[in-house]
Amino acid sequence: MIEVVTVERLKQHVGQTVCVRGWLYNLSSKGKLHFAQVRDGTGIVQCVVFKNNVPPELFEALGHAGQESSITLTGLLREDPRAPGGFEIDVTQGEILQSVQGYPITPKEHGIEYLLEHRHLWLRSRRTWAILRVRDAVITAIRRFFDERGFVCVDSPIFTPNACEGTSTLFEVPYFEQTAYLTQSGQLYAEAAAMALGKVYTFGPTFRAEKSKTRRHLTEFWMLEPEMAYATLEDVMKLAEEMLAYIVAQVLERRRVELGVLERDLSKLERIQAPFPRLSYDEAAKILAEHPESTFKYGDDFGAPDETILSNRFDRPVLVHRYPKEVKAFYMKRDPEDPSKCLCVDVLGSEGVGEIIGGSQREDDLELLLGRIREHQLPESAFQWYLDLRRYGSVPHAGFGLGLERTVAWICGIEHVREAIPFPRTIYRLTP
RNA sequence: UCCCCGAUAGCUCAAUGGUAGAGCACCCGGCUGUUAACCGGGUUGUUGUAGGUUCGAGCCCUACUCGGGGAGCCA
Repeated sequence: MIEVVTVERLKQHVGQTVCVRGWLYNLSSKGKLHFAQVRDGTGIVQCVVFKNNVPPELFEALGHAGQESSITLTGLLREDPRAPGGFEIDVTQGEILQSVQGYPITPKEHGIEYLLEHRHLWLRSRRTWAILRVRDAVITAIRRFFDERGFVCVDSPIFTPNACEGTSTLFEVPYFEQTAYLTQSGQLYAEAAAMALGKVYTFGPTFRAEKSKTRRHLTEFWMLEPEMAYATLEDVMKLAEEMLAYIVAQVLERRRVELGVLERDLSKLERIQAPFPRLSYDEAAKILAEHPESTFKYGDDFGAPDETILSNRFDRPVLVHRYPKEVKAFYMKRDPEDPSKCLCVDVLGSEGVGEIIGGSQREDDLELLLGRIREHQLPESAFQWYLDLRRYGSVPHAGFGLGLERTVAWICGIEHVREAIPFPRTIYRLTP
């Protein structure tokens, strides 16, 4: 009985006759010899097909099979230093399920517009394969991290009756007799869950109808939002840096091959160890004031170029805390030592990826929170359930939101977040 | 919403206002060690759309469409 083996497990089967099932990644023929690179989703293996070792129909058909033809090949697996990956299959039998002509994405160069138009096929490329496997490892690491620390995963709704923060533009959808919005954050719901379960996190898709056109923005992206009862800004900062260090360590352990495909500088990732550098807003403002290229004015939020200037000073993510209350959301608690500031933190990823985490201690006082809602002219009635959390057993609590695609882009060292999600949604792209 | 850039063969790109080209892909032939193989031969066009200037427009002008980069906003 010949065993079907995945490419990633081949090394356990050297010397055996094995069968690989996959797609033709590349074929180069040399007279009476074909080299077929076959990918099966777990990796790529070279299969050597000598004319004299296989049925003549198979040899002939393989010579005309184009890229991405679906094939199964069987033969003796042996180690060979000449083969990419170090193993190759000396084929004796095989089947071409479908012989393909004219696959749109060749191993040559393509423009980004063309690739995005063919994203459903672009997924098969080596580079996308590597990125999506890193993304998977990041997601798994996140769930492990929180599970090990006693957090409970609580899903927040996608349909919401109103804006969570009242700032971003939301997507409207008809909802029977009323209008609903696609969520821009699960945070308020996470706060409710934290009062019920202690330590929780939500992890799901998030939507912003902002007409952003940058390499850091998507209209649909995944956000992780942990929330802890009886917690402070300090607790959240510690959690954030420990989590990021854990994620990076897990990716380094489980996705070395993929990082190699992406030509990622591993030494940069190996430096990502807690604790991370911390700057107060005031300290960061001082740095920017002395920087010739910055147009920053004290009191403003940092622009994207400012964030790059700040993050370039460090070899790991930097935590910037205690921003002026004017530039931050209504639910953030004021710093008792300086009421002009919020107890909040942004984590800026290295290498220009921008803000990957935004978090804060939440305002837990009913009257202060109500005042904030009025100041921001938010619809008070819509927040009654949220205010209930301050009416019935209010406690200090804190949490943050992590942008998954920005984190993946940062770890992979890729330019644009649209490559860090299988099917990116941007202002001018809804397909495929 | 604002600023900048782009659109020519299936793909990536070239072409001083004067005959629309190359590489790759694809097809045929050759090759028992290729790594995006190589060698020889062959096929491939409503130059994004609509107007305008000109003897003549891929090239200049206007509008539009589609897309890309950035700002703002944010993760």
